[in-house]
Amino acid sequence: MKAAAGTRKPNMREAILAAAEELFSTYGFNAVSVRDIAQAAGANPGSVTYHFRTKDGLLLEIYRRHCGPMNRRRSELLAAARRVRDLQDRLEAIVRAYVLPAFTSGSDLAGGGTRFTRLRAIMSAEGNEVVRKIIAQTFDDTSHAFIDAIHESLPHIPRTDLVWRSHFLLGALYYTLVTPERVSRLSRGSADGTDAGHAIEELVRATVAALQAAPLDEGAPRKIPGANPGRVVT
Amino acid sequence: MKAAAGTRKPNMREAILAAAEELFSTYGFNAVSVRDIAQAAGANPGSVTYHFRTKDGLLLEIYRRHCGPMNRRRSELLAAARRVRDLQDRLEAIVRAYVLPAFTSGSDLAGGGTRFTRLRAIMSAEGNEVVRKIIAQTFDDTSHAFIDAIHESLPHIPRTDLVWRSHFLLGALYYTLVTPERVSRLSRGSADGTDAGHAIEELVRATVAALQAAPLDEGAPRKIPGANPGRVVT
DNA sequence: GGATTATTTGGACGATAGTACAAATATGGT
DNA sequence: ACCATATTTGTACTATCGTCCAAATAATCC
Repeated sequence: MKAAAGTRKPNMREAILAAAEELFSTYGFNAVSVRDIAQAAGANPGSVTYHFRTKDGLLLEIYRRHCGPMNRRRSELLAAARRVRDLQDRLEAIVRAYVLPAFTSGSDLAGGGTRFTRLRAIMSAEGNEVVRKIIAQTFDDTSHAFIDAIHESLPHIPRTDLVWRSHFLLGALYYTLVTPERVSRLSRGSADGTDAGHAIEELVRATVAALQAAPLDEGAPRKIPGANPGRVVT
Repeated sequence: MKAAAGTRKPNMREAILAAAEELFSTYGFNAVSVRDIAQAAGANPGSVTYHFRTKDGLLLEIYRRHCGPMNRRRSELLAAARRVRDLQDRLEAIVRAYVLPAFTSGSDLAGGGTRFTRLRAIMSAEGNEVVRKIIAQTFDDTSHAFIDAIHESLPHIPRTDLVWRSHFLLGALYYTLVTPERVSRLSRGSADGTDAGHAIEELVRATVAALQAAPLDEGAPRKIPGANPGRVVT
């Protein structure tokens, strides 16, 4: 019944992983079915169950595939950034070391890092339980290391503020990758979403400025006449 | 068969809307079933179909409920912010006018605005088609108005950069509401997620600084010895 | 080349999804 | 009190979900 029986996929497992990664990062985990993935990979739904017992197991394997190389790349870039003499330049290098691996994964081909980061963004929004554990035990170490490095470059700013601003950086990064068309729609139809280089530079520039801002409690460096920084309405 | 037949919900439609809003904003649209919503609202699944023909219709009604008041509030605050004399203070007021209504909706009770913004964050990540149309035709006007106002306060910065930085603001705002526990976990277990006031102030401070940063093309105000702002690897 | 293992296949299972619909019940006007 | 309307209920329908399983097929090793 099959036409060319000899033309098998050399590694179906990889094809399934790639298809799942692409679909999950585009439509989210819950919106994609195992059958969707199998069809996109040219496989049988049963094959997915064979290689990765469950749908969660498939997601888990995707994370395992990327977390290692990405964090390794981040550590390398962070170590190099720490050696930069000028404090201002060092801060920028640190931020770049955090952002860059999110766009270019060391493992696979073009757009691999972007795709995985987009997946992480969607998963953090959907609040998947399987992912929460991986995030907590894998990325928090990296985040701490980066915040420590940032704090060394900006010793006069309380750590709490730096945590907030790093948090904002991650949110901005996620949102940029999740909505690739929004920026070009708001500005003008200049570049398509593949112009990751420009996005990175804009993000780095904005983040460095945000990190350097005066902390909240210091009343001195700003005047603040009318605006009261107190509690919100609630 | 029913115990107290007289104790009916005074307005079941509202109860369904509230339950759907809470569940959608917590678990995402796809992960929540109509039956889940009905059960949480103490209603029958058929009642959901009666009031809002489909699940999409229910989501649509939630957006209709909030978009009006929130954008109206934003316009009011923006108009007030435009009247601030000092350029620096005006910029901060503009950012605050954008952020504040995302935390406190004018329509319903405590956490209403936060809940709806969290919903918007999840929906933008999941890429729902119904929502995409509402966003495009409802929020882009508001976004344009804010960017125009920001551009008036920062005339020397190209509009493209301001668009990017406003984009980052929205991403940071979304991510902060989607992961309410992450910040307290990274810093220290100080305050629970309900401390929206502090989050707003941190976000405003960081955003104002980011908006004021020197644009990318100007090579003058920074030195940039080793870092090349060129294209990414790809 | 035959035996053993690894992989793929197609179909099936129970569970649950969104939605539809008729009957039952509550509500409001007169 | 009665009727018309609005709402709620219970159930049923079809589709699809994740997962499982035995048979078929490909790959590997002696």
